[in-house]
Amino acid sequence: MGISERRQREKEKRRTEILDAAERLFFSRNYEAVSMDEIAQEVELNKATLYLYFKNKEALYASIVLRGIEILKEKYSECMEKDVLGIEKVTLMGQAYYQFSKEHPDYLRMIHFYGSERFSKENPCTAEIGQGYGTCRQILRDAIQAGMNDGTIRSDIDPFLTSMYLMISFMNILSMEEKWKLVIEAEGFTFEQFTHEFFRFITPAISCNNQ
Amino acid sequence: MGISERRQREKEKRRTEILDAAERLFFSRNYEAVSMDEIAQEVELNKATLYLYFKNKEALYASIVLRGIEILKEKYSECMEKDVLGIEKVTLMGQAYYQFSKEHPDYLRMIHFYGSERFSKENPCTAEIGQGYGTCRQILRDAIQAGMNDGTIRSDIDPFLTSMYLMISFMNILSMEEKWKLVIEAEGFTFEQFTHEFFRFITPAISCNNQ
DNA sequence: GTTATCATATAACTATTGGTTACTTTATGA
DNA sequence: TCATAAAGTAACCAATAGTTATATGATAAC
Repeated sequence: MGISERRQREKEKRRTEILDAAERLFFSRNYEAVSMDEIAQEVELNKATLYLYFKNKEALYASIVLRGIEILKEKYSECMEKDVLGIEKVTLMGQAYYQFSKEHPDYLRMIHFYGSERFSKENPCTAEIGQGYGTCRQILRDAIQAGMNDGTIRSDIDPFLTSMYLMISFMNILSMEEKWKLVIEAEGFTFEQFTHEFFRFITPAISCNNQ
Repeated sequence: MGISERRQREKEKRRTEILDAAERLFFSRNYEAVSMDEIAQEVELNKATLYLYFKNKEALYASIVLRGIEILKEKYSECMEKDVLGIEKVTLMGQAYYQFSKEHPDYLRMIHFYGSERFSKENPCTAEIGQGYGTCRQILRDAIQAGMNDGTIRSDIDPFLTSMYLMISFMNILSMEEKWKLVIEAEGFTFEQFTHEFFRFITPAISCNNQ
């Protein structure tokens, strides 16, 4: 059955072409500023064709968001595999998030925006994205649990909750909107200082002080 | 000149009527789901009339956001006036934010969404909102500075940066999207536990441990 | 080799929206 | 009573997400 396989491959390839074209546009402009017609033009297809591959604009956007989440997941997994103390794993994951924000600022921006009220939870991709991002958070939670076990992380707060707090903090510190970055600069700080100092700020909220 | 004053009052009153109508709709549905035609219907005016009072939809939305920010500013000011130690002032402001999120969840939601990339920084209201929210943050920073002076808050991180970290954290913990709240509930926590534990989580990041 | 079938692709369309314009109504002030 | 300016409106425009009826072209069956 080589033929139907080839067709499957070609369909997948076309889907990827659409995603690539849409990604280029969504990376350069925000969601509302990119139209389906434009994306169709970019990939040299008719707009209606896009709807054969994606349910709607949200779903197309979400599929690109998923690409970003996969990359983050990969980074988190690598941190978890390191043979170090729990607190260090958490630190590594913080650094991984930072690194991700440097290497893929547009993916981060898109993930962040997808979390906003703009996107309905009815969208079928929302579950998948929630699950993907959730996987990252679970890896972080496991690291926190490991840290509690080896005594490097305070154990008076539930590891799930702690992982939520950290994920939300990382996300919102690192994916800060351009317009608010100006506030930081107006106070004489670079964005690098802003993020770097954050990690120093948050550390006592995690680490164990018993001894 | 009583007549022109009356006209001014009437114009202001109409503006308020429009804002009230728009608020009712924006409180019940999200930004994209509310149309200018609907708002016009709600306030029993022609759509074009709205544009006599507000530059565009963004500006109308922003004016409602400003209402919310004023309330928050008021709460923060009250906290600052209390004659307590710096760390307690900060705690009070955290509680004030929490209280605000309980009393005005829709204002909080709107403020939060206004911070997203959906809204251009070109909008004239963005500056005003930034300034208003900035005022809240400055009050918090002053409280942090007071805490550093009286030795209750760690002084190895810049008070401006600390105030930024806290404001961002408060905002994003408290204005969590419904779809992500489900994750918390799925783990067996209520949203109240989630927020309450956050304050316990973050405290060591602020307080001084020198003695 | 011809024809039926099915997936892929498209041109043309619809409905809705934010925003504008040209015109009308209404109140004021001389 | 009439000119003027403000407030309000109906009708319109342009752009956009999404749909439909139709065409194309490769494959499988005869």
